[in-house]
Amino acid sequence: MDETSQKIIDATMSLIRDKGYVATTTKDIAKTAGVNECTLFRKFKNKKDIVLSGVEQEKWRANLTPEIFTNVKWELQPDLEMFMEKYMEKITPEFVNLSIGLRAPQIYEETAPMVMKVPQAFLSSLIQYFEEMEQRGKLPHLDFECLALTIFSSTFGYTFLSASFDKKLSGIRKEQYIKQSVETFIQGIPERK
Amino acid sequence: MDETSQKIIDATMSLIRDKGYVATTTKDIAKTAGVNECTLFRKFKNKKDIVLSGVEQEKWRANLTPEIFTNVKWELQPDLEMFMEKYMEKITPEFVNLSIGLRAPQIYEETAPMVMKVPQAFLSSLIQYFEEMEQRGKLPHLDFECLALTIFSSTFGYTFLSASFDKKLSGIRKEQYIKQSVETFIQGIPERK
DNA sequence: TATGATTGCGTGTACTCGCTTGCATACAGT
DNA sequence: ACTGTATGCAAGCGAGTACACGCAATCATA
Repeated sequence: MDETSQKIIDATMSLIRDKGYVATTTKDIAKTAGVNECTLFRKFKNKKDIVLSGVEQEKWRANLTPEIFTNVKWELQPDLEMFMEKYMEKITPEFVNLSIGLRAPQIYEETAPMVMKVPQAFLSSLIQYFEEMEQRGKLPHLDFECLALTIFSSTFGYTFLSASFDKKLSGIRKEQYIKQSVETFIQGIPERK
Repeated sequence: MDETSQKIIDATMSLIRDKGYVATTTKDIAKTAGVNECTLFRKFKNKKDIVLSGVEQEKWRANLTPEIFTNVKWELQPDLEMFMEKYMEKITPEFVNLSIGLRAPQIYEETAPMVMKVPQAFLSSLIQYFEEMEQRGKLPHLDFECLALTIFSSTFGYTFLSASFDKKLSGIRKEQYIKQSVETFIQGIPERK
């Protein structure tokens, strides 16, 4: 990948993150990348081709591979906190907004599988973790798929809400949220005084 | 609101839900509404005006007012389940997709306050519920804001993920998810066998 | 010094965008 | 029968869209 093409891809993805695919014009891209507009079409087939090249790059994919979750202690509290931390570290507001910017009918069919990989990786890693925990005798047999979905949903939910509304919805910070919610997941809400 | 204007608004909001604001053209709207294109501009100032009229209508707002959450039993399990059920009943995939379709720089500043009202209403209702539960001696003093955010995030997360990926991410059904996750919230994950 | 590849620049094409205008028609209430 | 209002229809506006082409300049390598 030559430098010019990379600059074009970077500009394209940044603009899509900020304005969405349809509102991102080739003129915009050229200007942001600091190249002439016709250069885009010398390097790529068309606008769509730039985006598809972008989503295939590690740089523009949240590189959330299952290997990230191998460093576990086989203790619920530190492990769940680590899972959530790693997710929020990779899935930045920028990535969330990019994912939404890619939701245009013209490209979504091709980009959706890429976008879906992240939640899929997280979910399956979490399920696998729980199953291993059961085998190690540390967890009883439960509906792990549902449990994993609950934890993932709350992780994803917080990430998305933060990206969308920043601090306008809630001032709870990331670290506090992770700590408190993991405590809730493990101990439950303590009833009575 | 005359019939023609309503048809125009309905068509506009449906198209935005499906394709986003920028990709929705006035030609599209006219065709979908079954009116002539110039009629749009006789009824409304411009394209943006149609959308803003739409988001102000109850019909196109998730009518999730705090009153919905007044029918509580002051018992954690049935109440939390009710909260989640009511949310998912109102926040359909259609509404989620519409909210995303409204995320265009050209209109977002004006539509965001509307979109934000729903999570705000849910969150504050939940916090208020917890505080009342404390006063009734059924809950100890906790960080209710954080707890509410955890429960809301998992509710929102599930709703959003279902709207985005349908059953491709997880086959867990709504009813099962609510039941299981509320159980987790209340009892925690049972450790050991 | 010569050559081939890369890029900028200007111009252009075919099309779509939001939006406007002039005019004909249909239908309501008076 | 008269009049005002709502709508359709056809045409068109200027601006912007993705994309194309020819030509000159640059630059590394031979």
